[in-house]
Amino acid sequence: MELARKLLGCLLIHRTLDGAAGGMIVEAEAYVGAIDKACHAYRNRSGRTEIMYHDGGYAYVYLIYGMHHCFNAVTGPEGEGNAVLIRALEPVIGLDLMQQRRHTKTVQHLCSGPGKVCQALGITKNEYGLDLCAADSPLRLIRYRHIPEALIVATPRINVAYAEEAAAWPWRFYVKDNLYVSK
DNA sequence: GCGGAGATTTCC
DNA sequence: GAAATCTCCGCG
Repeated sequence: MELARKLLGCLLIHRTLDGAAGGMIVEAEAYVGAIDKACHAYRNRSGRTEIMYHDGGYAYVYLIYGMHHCFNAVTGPEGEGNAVLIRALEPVIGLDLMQQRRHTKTVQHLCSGPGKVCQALGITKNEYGLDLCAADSPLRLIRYRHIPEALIVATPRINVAYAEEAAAWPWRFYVKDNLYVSK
């Protein structure tokens, strides 16, 4: 939660053979393995979720609904199963490349959703477990801009109605009035 | 080896 | 508002 808030304003960059693409994080959701029924790591340590139990700074990527990838930043500490889902970016780098990948020219729609972010940046499960802080990593998180507390809005998370009491927890954070936040 | 679940997107 | 569509996990 604290970390999800801090991630707003950071830059997420993916370098590939086609070039670099990335943007500033404007929307994120926190997931806590220990108590959160919406979290994949909630009483479910195995295969896909293993990386979430590691210390922070790694990428957790998974495929959902057979067609879309979602990107998460593991926040640690080790053994907890915590992660932050990146839901939206404000495009900054590699606009052409992202437009090509997303098959749209509308910059506003390039990264306004978890699946779109991965498609625009070319993130797949091949990027699972990458170190987000290492200087030589193709996928990196970089401090970019500080978002004033007054501009951060907290709401319940999206599409987790099944999580019972956890569904109402205000763990979705986004930048107020930013055009690139998902609806 | 099989069946179901799933943090979405897009188009009618 | 519904359909599209696939991988991983759990169980037999």
